[in-house]
Amino acid sequence: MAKRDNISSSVVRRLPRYYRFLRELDAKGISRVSSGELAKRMSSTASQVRQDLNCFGEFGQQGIGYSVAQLKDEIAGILGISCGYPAILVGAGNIGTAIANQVAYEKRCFELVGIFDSDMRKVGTVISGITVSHTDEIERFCREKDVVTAIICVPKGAVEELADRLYGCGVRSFWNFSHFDIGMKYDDVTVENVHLSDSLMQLCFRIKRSREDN
Amino acid sequence: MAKRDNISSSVVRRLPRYYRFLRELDAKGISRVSSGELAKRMSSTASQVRQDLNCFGEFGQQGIGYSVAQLKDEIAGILGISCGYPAILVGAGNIGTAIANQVAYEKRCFELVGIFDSDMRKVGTVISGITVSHTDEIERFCREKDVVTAIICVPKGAVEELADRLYGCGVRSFWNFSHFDIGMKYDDVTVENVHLSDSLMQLCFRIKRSREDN
DNA sequence: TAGATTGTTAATCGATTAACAATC
DNA sequence: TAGATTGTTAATCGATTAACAATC
Repeated sequence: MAKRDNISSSVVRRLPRYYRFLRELDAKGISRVSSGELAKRMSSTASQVRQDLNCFGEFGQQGIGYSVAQLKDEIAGILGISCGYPAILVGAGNIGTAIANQVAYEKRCFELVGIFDSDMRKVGTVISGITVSHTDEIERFCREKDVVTAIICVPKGAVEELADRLYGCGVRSFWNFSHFDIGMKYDDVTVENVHLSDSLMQLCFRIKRSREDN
Repeated sequence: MAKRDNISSSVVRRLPRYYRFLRELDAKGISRVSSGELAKRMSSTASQVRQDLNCFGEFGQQGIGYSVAQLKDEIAGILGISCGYPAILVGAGNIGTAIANQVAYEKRCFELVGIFDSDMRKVGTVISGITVSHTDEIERFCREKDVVTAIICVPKGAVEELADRLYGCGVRSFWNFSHFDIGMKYDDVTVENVHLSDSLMQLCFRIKRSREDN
């Protein structure tokens, strides 16, 4: 993890995929892998793989390839997978519940420490071991725990005010499932938007195009 | 919608965002917009916006700008938003339920016509107006309806076999929420992968990096 | 030694940005 | 007419690919 400086967003997008594939290989008991094999799996080129990895250091052995276990751990380190940043989730609807379970299950990058909803019927219910609190509690909660990340699963209309409140509590990173684009407003926040409807529209477009081509 | 030829994947990724923003402007009753204003909202440049739109046609008026309503409709047409491709969803767990509701609610690109699960306890329950069927019914169902797209919300281990079955039924496009990479196997399928854990890892990486920079 | 494969530099390709004539 | 803003071509920038010496 030596080099760094300016890592392009395309490399960042590929890192988790490298990690996933290496974990799979590791689980299968495969101990060595070449840039060519990695490339094949990534629908990429050997050059690309070597270039990507060289952003962070020299992990391979000339003539031999890469050690699967070592490279996996290196990339885990680069991604910061064991950081366990304290995170809260706001909005315990369908998506919120699904995501809460996912995050609690992964347990790597983030530790889910609280779930909030403005609906009193949700307050008190338990999702993946965590009792849902009312959104009024957010400020107090964030002051107590050192919440780093907020997972936003509330309807679009409620997001802007919520984001402002969370920002006020010191939260500077967001995993955003709403249609509202957080991060336009503040320039010191890290936002990962998951716009499912964008994804759906892209699929729609690509289906349409593939049908036109025939 | 005249020009076309080779549209880059970066343009495709931006199209839904243009659409979302135009819909917002339209809802606000704003009738004209310039490439500069669009760019600001897209965190992009006026050049980029004009270049993007010119892949598909000439939608603006020199000296004036673009008509919001017209451009919105043009992009809707380009994306194929009103196609309503018949889609089924497989895997009625947390994420499946959330996605089913989302798709049923949007009702634009796809029309959800069936939901399937292998768990008998789920079979017979109703999700957003659709009764869940057993996965054994998939083949018969696909033969009857002309299912275009399958939304995959089953655990990783079950995906490969499922994808093969669906491919056998003529399904050639997938919205994939599992960790398994569909599409490595067949080259005539359109796959939109939503790898939530990749998204999470990217966020983790970017948080880590922003903290190191301080 | 011969074969394989890395790290790294150079070449190519594509995407973004700048510039500007056309025109409302 | 002057100002604004498009469509489009040219210039720049960055990302991908190719090439090759180093070395296991």
